[in-house]
Amino acid sequence: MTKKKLGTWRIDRQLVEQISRHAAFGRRRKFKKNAMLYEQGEVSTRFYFVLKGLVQISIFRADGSEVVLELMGPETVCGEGSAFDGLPRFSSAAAIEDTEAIEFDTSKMTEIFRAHPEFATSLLRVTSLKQRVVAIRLKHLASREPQDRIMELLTRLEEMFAIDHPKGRLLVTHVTHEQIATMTGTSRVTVTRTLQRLREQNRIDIVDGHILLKRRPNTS
Amino acid sequence: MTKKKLGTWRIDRQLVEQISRHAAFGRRRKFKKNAMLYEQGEVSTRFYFVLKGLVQISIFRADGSEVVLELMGPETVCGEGSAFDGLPRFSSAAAIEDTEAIEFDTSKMTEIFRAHPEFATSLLRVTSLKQRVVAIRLKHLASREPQDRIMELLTRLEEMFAIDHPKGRLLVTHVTHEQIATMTGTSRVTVTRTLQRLREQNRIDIVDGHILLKRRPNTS
DNA sequence: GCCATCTCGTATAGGGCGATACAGCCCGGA
DNA sequence: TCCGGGCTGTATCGCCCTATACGAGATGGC
Repeated sequence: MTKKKLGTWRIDRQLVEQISRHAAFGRRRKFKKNAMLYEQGEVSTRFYFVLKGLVQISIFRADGSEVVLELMGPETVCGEGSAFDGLPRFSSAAAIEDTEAIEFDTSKMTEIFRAHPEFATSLLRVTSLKQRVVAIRLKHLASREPQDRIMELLTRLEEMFAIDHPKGRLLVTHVTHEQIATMTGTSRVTVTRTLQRLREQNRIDIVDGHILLKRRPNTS
Repeated sequence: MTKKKLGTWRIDRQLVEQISRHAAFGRRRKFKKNAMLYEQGEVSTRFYFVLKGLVQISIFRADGSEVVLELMGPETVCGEGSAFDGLPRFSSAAAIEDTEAIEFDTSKMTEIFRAHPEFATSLLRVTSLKQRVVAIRLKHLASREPQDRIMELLTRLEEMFAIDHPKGRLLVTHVTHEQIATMTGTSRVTVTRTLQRLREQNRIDIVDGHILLKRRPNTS
């Protein structure tokens, strides 16, 4: 179990198959590490189904600071929001590893939907799932408590990237305190302190550099 | 200019027409004030296009506290997220005024899309727009500064519900400090103080109980 | 007209977070 | 092997937010 980098997002197998089945409507593209899939502000009808690699989705504030929304690994969809509503991209997507993806274009989609309505349903499921994840993040970010914000991230990572462990669930994703800080809108120091506190509260543990979420008798 | 209650959300005319055109696939329903359109946790394939009234969308935290996501007025869509992804509702929707809406059911949607692919495209635009709004809210909620959080809400309200005024834009929506507090995740006192500070900074003004966003020479 | 309720303004005390700085650790490269 | 950089753990300090409380003004019911 090396420190493999994974994303922060996953969709279920059935949905992945549905989308893969319609891959012929898009074209395969490769992105070198540090290349941009798309940039905040541009208008585009393209969206991506990631096959390999890792893509970081972030929003840049007016003052230049960055809010990392997600890390999208294989078998995830990104960029579909702005591709469908036709407004400027609200986020940027950068390949942080060499990445392969299928690029779809929404401009011909209506006609494709006529012959393949199930593809429309699949895409609606994708956008709905994203809406859900973002709304739930909102619920927790609405709290000003760093502990809430951080536990939300950890729980989300657990659902997607944890493996069973005698004491609970072990996150195979490796994230630094710094990354947690930018994803939760707190400072790096506070992340360190909060994780420390969670350890004292016996809610988490650190095993070989990975975070272990302990089985909790009382629900959070 | 009475204190008319309006929502916090609006979609463009073209999209409204597109959806109205397919109203026959749903059925008209009425909800009395305080009735629930749907409740957090339930599984349902129904979603709503509000025609009249006002619906409050909120998420309840484990400790019982409420985060108000949106106030949906006429010509808005709600509930489509959980209706399409098939997972339990992550939010509740309560009519806070007598409300009329068209209730759609996603279970037969794939077949409808075959004959009306443009309806699928419209719905994708709706979900995409929602994703956008929530993501942008996330960007601001990621900040712990109350001023960021509150200005974000005001700016959003401005785009949707402001009228021109010699000095800037006047919000016709009336919101109490308390409501702003629950929507931005701060305390009522802080809202009062922050609005005070914004007034001193000459960024806003209060006119007849309504908030006026002053024309700003330098963009925020 | 009177009182209850809601909203807004303001004060105080306490705590926790941000900024900053620094030390120890691990790991990879020269 | 040694060095440098990134990551983690702490410490200090100042500031601002939360909780709480109270009063004034507006509003609405009776």
